[in-house]
Amino acid sequence: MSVETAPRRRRLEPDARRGQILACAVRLFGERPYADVSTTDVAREAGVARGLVNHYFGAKKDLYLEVVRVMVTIPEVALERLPKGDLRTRVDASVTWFLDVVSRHSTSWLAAVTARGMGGDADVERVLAEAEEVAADRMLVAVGLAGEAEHREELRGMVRAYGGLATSTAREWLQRGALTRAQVHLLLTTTLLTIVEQVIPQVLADREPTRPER
Amino acid sequence: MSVETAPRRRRLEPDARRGQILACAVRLFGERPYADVSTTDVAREAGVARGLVNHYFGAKKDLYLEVVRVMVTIPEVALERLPKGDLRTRVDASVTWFLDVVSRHSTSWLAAVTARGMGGDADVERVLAEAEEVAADRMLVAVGLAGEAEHREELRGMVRAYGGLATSTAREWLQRGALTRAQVHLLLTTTLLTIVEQVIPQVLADREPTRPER
DNA sequence: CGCGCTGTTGGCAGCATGTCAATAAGATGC
DNA sequence: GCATCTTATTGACATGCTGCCAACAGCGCG
Repeated sequence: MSVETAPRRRRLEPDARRGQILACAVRLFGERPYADVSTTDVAREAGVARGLVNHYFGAKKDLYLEVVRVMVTIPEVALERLPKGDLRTRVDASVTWFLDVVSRHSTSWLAAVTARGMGGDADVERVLAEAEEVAADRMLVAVGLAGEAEHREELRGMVRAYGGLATSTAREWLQRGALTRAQVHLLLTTTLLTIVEQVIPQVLADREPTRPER
Repeated sequence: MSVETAPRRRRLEPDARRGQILACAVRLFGERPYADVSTTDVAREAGVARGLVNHYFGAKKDLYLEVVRVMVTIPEVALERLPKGDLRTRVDASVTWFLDVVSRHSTSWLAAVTARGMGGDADVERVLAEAEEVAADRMLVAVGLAGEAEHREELRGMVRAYGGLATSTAREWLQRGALTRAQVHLLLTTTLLTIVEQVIPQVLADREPTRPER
C-alpha cells in the first residue's frame, strides 16, 4: 500500500519547469537586490534542487538576464491603438500609456530599471540597451518620425535620452513620491513636444555628416 | 651589512594608505564591473595584503560605496562662477559646465552612474540619491528657483528628473557616440528652458497641496 | 514488465569574502 | 646605539556561494 501519493520528485515539461523557476526568480529579484538572492533561494522557492537552476539557465547571471528581459520588455500590445490626431494628441496618449504600464508593474519595473548594470556588467547593459532600442523605435513611430533615414541614429539617440527622462521622472513619482501623476504627465508631455518641435528640427537642419567630436 | 634596503613592509599613515587603496579601487571599478573586481585585485593593485582592504573599508560593498561617492560627487568649485546674465545665459553656462565635467572624468563617471544600484542594493541607491540631492539643489540655485518654499519638494523632484535626462543624454554622447556634443548641448539647454519657463509655472500655479495620487 | 530517455538530485572543488591573532615597522625614551 | 611600545600590516582560517558532474529515478514505450 502507498500512503505517499505525492512522489518526492515531480517531472515537468522543460518549458513548464523553466517557466516556473523564472517566475520565482522574477519575484525574488523584484523584491531583493541581486547579491541578496542566492540560487539556493530561487531553488527553494521553486521547490527544486539548486543544480536544476544552473541546468536550465546556466550561470546565475544568465538567470538574472532573463529576469531583467522579462521585466523591462514592455508588451507591444498598444501602439496601433494610438489616436490618429495631431502631434500633441499622440504625445499625450503615449505618455498616458507609458504611465499606465509602469504604474501597473511598478515594483518589478522599478527593480529592473534601477538594476542598471549591477555594477556595470556588460551583458545586463546589453539587455537594457536592446529594450531601449525597441522602445525608442516605437516612440519614433508614435511621434511620426520613423521615416527620417538621414539622421536616423541621432534621432534614436535623442529618443533614447528622452527615455532616461521618462525613467527618472517615473521614479520620482512611484518611488520617491515627490511628484504627482499629473505633474509627471505634464513634464513628460511638454518636454517631448519641445524635443520634437524645437530640438529635432535644428538637428535635421544640419546637413553636415556630424562626425562625433569630443 | 644589509643588502635589503627595502623592507618587505612599508608603514604608512592610515589616511595615506586609505587614500592609496581608494585610488586603486576607483581605477579598477572604473574599468571593470563590480562582480569582476575582487578585493584581491584591489589589494594586489595597491601592493598590500587583502586583509588590509577590509581593515580600512570593512566589507567590499563599503569600499564600493566610497568609490561611487568619490566618482559621483562633482566638485562644487564652479557655481559662483556662473554668469549673472538672464536665464538663458545661466542655463547655457550650466550645461557647458556639466558637459565639461563629465567628459573629463568620462570613464569613471559613466561607471558610477551606470552602476545604479548594482542590482538594486539599498545602500548604493542611497549614495546615488544623496548626490542627486545636492546636484538638484545647486541646479535650483543656478536657475534662480532656490527661494520657492511652497512647492520645494516638487521643484526638487522636477530637477532630479531632469538630472536623469542629463545622465542619459551624456551617455548617448560619451558611451554610444550617437550624438555630438553640440547636439547634447542643444537638447539639454532647450529642455531645461522649457521646464523652467513652461512646466514649473504651471506647477507653481496649483495652490492645491497636491497629495500623491496613483 | 523491462528498458531507455531525460528530468532531477546531491555532493564535490574552486573561489571570494570577513575575521582575527600574530608580526614587524617605525617612533620614543634612555 | 639599544630596548620598548604602539599600531599598521600580514597571513591563515572559517564560511558561504557558485558551477559542474556523475548517479538516481520518474515516465513513456516496446
